[in-house]
Amino acid sequence: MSRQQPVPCNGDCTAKTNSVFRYLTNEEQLQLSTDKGCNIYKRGNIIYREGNKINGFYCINKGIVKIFKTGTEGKEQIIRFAKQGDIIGFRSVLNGETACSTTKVVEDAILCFIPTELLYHFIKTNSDFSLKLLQLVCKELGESNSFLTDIAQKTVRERLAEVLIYLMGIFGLDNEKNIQVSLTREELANMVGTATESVIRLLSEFKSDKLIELNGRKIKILDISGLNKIGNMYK
Amino acid sequence: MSRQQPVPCNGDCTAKTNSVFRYLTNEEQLQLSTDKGCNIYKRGNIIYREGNKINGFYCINKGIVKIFKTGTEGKEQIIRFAKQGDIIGFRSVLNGETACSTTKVVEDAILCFIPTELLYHFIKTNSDFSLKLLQLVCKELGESNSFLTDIAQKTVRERLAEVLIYLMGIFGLDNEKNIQVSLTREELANMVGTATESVIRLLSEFKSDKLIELNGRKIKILDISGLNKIGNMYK
DNA sequence: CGTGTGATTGACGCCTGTCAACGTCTGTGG
DNA sequence: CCACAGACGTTGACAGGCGTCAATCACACG
Repeated sequence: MSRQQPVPCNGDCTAKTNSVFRYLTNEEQLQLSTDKGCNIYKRGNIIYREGNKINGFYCINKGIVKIFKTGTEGKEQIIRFAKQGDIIGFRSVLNGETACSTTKVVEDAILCFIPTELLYHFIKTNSDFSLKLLQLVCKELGESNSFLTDIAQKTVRERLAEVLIYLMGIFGLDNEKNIQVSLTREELANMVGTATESVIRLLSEFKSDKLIELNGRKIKILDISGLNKIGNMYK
Repeated sequence: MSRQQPVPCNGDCTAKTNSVFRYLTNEEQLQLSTDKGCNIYKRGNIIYREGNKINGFYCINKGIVKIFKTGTEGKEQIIRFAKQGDIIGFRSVLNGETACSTTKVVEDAILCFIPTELLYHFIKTNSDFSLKLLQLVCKELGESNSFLTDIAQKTVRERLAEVLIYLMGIFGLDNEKNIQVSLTREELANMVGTATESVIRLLSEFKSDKLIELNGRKIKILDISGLNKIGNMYK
């Protein structure tokens, strides 16, 4: 399925300093380095699939992945994106359930795999780490609830503007103000929760309104406050 | 604002045995009993409001509350309901943020208030409790993500059927098969994420289709598998 | 008995999903 | 080097689900 290649993870693995693992003690970090595995994944690779039993979780060292659930008609609903320093799969691991979402590589990635037992060990012995992890999950829960409310109440137009702002916040802009991520129109639609055609039409409207510029999958942000206004980001 | 009345919380407070607090040691439970406060709230009372700074969280001893976010047009989006043994407000407390949702009493309730410091203390010293709390939050996160996907992809009709099943699961049926919770049509709509009128029309469709019976706010469930089918609950 | 809140019904129209056709680009194989 | 397939992007037509507005009814309460 996923044709990842094992790579030796050197001591500079960013998981240690950028992720929730920075709250581990030196000794624990050493243990982490020893026990974890590191793999390269290419765009399109699937890390794990909804329903899979996973016996560990992943920390993203490099690259971008999307986490989505598959709806009734087989349509993807993207829950979030994850990038360097983010962890994925911990929800299922902690609850001892099968994965409730699928994770797929959007931009070539290097992922560290951390076995379940190690996570439990850290939680048992390092309360500081537990707290930070708890806060991380709570943060995600808050975002999920906000997103839920938006999808339930905002129009597609508003949500698309919001998603552009969201993507800008996560991936940033390059020096030409392009959002630094390359997504298909379909992926955008699966994030917004709408049809691909609707995204295309609205994007070209935004373009006519001088809010953005389009060049293939590159989206250049011209008018942030305009997008914010359309997305009702103030309340 | 909320006209709650302080009540002495006797030793039988269900918070101890029904909630995540059952993973505390005897000693810690004693400490909990000493430090927590207990109040009675009436239907309509607001426990805390979006944007409030709360310096503790609540465990529901009795009654039902709804947790909702307020959308752009002031419309409520109900995130979940909480009943005996559930805890509310912990997300904001743990992240040290102001509340990101409002909590309002649906059925007269008794709530225990647990100060922030005590929660932190328990997390620091009791890793078993931490883990259970973590699992609780993860469970909620999973539910929120599922709900998100449903709202994004299912029709209002499907979602209403799903919500009825959800409410049945949480509150159960009385011996006449009525869902044991009394919600206004508007509250149902705010859960489904639609207009009140749509809920009314669809409910009467369900009634014509012999799936349910209506008697004021009482909803009698006649055909569970029919509702499951409409709600696409299998996949 | 007036007032207010909630429930219901009807009319109307727009947003948005679906279907279909076509254009564009890239990689592959002959 | 060209033909072709396949994935992706775009545009147009169309229908219908669902939100909005307005009027009316039902019921409880002071």
